[in-house]
Amino acid sequence: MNTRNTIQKQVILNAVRELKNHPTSEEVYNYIKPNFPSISLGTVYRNLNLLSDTKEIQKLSIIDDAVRFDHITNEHYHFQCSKCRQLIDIPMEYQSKLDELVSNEYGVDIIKHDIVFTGTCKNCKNS
Amino acid sequence: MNTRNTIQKQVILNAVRELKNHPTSEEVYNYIKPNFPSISLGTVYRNLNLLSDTKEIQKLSIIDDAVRFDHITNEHYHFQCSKCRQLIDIPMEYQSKLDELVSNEYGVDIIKHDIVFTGTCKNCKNS
DNA sequence: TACTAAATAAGATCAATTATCATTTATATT
DNA sequence: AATATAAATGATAATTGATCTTATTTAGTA
Repeated sequence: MNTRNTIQKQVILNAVRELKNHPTSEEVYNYIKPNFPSISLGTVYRNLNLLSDTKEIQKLSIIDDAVRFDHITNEHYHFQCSKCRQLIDIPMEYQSKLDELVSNEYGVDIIKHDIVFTGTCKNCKNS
Repeated sequence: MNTRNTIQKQVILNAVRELKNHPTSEEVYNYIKPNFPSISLGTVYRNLNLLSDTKEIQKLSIIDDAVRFDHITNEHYHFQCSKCRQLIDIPMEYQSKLDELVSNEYGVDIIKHDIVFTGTCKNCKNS
């Protein structure tokens, strides 16, 4: 026995699918609450993380843990190791053509974009 | 008189520059504390935000506010409006060549990358 | 040197998230 | 179908990151 298919989990998964627009945990909770008054906020948090572990939904935080500060102020990208969590600079050329593409395609004004690569760093690869 | 150049502000800016590796607010505080025991954590937070406002340092949070969940689990990008904070999907083709580039250049294993565009959405442009 | 607005230190507060734990329940096994 | 049991729930407490409040101090200037 390992994971169980509870109605809470089903309801939470459905909520994310029905809400569509990248709900926060709180928004998922508020959406469910009227039809399932006994549900607990902790259960929502717990299941959102579980569903994200099993890739049934996607968690968007990009850089996890706390806000970080960079002494380098010009545009550059970042890499975060999924094991040791260290963040390193990727001084790759800024891909301004991506901004043009999105701007033209979606009719929005782009100020900038950020790219965060996720993977395993040199140290963590060899250990 | 508008902004003042306090030693706390100088010490905090130097700390970010000396630490280099994308410190969190807490890490900046701990770095300064031994040589400046009277400094307050609130001062560190306040000045990090001020220094980021004046572009002397860069704040890395990428998606601000709370963690969000996405019912779409395949790779795609996101746009966040800096005014209304709404997050929208950008179903642009996944740029896997970026992964190869970074992987080859930096000797890391890339699992994925995320791109977040920031700018003004259609609605906020016209208002 | 004295004045004044701005910034500080300390601690309270707030919001988001996680942990704890007694109770309930989904599932495997009989 | 009844039972056993590990896993999940609900309720609430605790933690964490960040901001706010207020009396006090201080940088910049007049």
